[in-house]
Order: sequence, then structure tokens, then C-alpha cells
Amino acid sequence: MNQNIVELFKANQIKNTTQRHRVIEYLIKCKEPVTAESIYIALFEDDAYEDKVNLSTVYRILDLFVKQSIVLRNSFGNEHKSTYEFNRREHKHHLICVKCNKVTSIKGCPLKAYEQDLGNQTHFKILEHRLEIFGVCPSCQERGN
Amino acid sequence: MNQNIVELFKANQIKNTTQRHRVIEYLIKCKEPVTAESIYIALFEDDAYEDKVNLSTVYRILDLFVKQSIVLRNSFGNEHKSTYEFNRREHKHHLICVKCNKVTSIKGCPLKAYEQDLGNQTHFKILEHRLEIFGVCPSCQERGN
DNA sequence: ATCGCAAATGCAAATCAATCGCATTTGCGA
DNA sequence: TCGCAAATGCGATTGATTTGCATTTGCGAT
Repeated sequence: MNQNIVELFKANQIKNTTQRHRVIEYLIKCKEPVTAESIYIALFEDDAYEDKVNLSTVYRILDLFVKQSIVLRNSFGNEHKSTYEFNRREHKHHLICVKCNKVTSIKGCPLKAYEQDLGNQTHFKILEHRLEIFGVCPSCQERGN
Repeated sequence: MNQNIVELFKANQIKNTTQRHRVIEYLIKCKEPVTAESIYIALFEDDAYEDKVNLSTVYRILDLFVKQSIVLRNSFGNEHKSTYEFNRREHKHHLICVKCNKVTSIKGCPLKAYEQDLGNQTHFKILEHRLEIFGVCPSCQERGN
């Protein structure tokens, strides 16, 4: 039982159940966004626990985590399924290789000043943005094509 | 029978069927991205034609148009359905109201110089990007909440 | 203009991600 | 330790999209 997770749940008024603990523990380990189904499979195959976590429970847990902002939900490219990642509270974007679909995180953000301008022009109250950049990664460039 | 559309199809080796003609004609009229279902309903309710276009046909037509790049497919926010828009070959982004989900197009792009830098830093060959900005539109701000 | 046939469409059934209803179980405060 | 609201499991359901197959249609060759 990871004490940091217990604290995280307490701070967000989230009841500490085995299933929630296992989901967030797994997400914290993941370096890139994952689907609900892949979380389900990972937990299913984890022999450290004999009980299996139900897929609908995974979805319910993810909804809760997203609502509490401890997890972020995305959907990349034209995929019509969501991916989830632990919210590390750092503003970042993703660089996606169009050949191999590898997702790389980019630190830093070029949009601060632009958002200010845009808010003034449109009278929207700007809250956040999502930026994905597509290209060909170095290894796919080497392999030609 | 719109001759521009006939030309567009010819240029893209797309067989000119009634259904395809009606779908692209409708998309060209739309100012903002629309779902497959709303295209289906719009064509269904159009009394200028007595034949109705099937929903699976709409999907098949959209897939073809996207493959040929005469139409762009998006999916905004965390909606798990796609929207489609005629590809006007102009680079633009979208501003989405988190309250009413209205989508507004933004002309211009703040990322030209940034992409150059990013390419140099990461050795990716940068191809394109997708930027969505979220906020609260003026009318929703007025209504409070 | 007509014919032939590959390609496109209609329709219904299937699939895939996500959600829901309800009976059972579990974590946590008294 | 007890009680109960909240969480989970499981199966059924929804909503978007896709597919299989029989029928129809557009277009090039005649």
C-alpha cells in the first residue's frame, strides 16, 4: 500500500479502494497516455493481486480521477477512443510520429502570449489549450519512406 | 449538378455519384465542422431530392473524402465522435466553448517559428499540428456560471 | 445511345468504446 | 466491531462507426 497514493486520495476526498489504488499506481508508472482497456489488461495480468478489476470499474474510476483532475483524458489524432495519463501538473504537448505513432512529450509552450491576444480579440475567457504536433521521428526518417 | 464539384471529383479520381455530390455540396456550405449524423439528417430533410442517403453511405463517403484530403476529420475536446469539414486549404485552429461546445474558427497561426525550432531540437521532420483552444464564450460568460 | 461490369449503395446485423441498472461487497466513521 | 453509504461486479444497453451481402448505378467501351 503506497502511502503517497493514500495521501493523494485523502487530499482529493477519494475513498481509498483496492481498485482505485491499483489504477492510479499503474498510471503513475506509465510514461505515456494509455487507454482504459490497456489499464484493464495490465491490471488483469498483474499476478501480484488475485482479484481482477472489472472494465466498467476502470471507466468509473477514470471518470472520477478526471473529475478531480488527478488524471488527464486525451484523444489523439483521429482515434475515437480516449487515453489517460497521470496529471504531473506540468504543462506539456505531444509530438506524434505519423509513421510509427510514437508519442513524445515536449516541455515548454509557445502559446502564453498568444492566448492573451486571442482573449482580447475574441472576448472568450481562455482557459486552456491542446496542441499536438505531427511529424516523422528520426528513426523513421532513417528507415526511409 | 454543380460543375465545380464534378471537377473536384475528377481531379481526385472520385466517381461522381448523387450521394457523394450531395455530401460534399452540403459540407461546402457548412461554416463549421459537423458530425456524420448531422450530415445524414440534413440530407434526409432536404426535399429537393426524393431519395434519402443511407447513414452508412455517409460514413463510407466521408472516409473516402478524408483519404483523398478533400475533407478533414477532427474530434474535439473529449467527445468520442468525429466531425468533418470541407478542406478549404487554409491553415486554421479552433476555439471551443467549454460551456456550450460551440466551435469558432481562428484564422492565423502562432506556431510557424516554433515548429522550425522544434524540428532543429528534436530532429523530427515536422509536418503539421493541431491546436485547439478552450475557453468560455462571451454569451456563456454573460449567463454566469 | 446502349451494354456490361466494377464500384457504390441500402439495409440489417455486427463491432467497439463507453455507460448504466441493479444486486452484492467493502471501506471507513461512529 | 457495526452499519450503511459508496464502490464494485456483471450483464445488458447505448451511441458511433463498420461490415457483409444483395441490389443498383455510373461510366468506359462498343
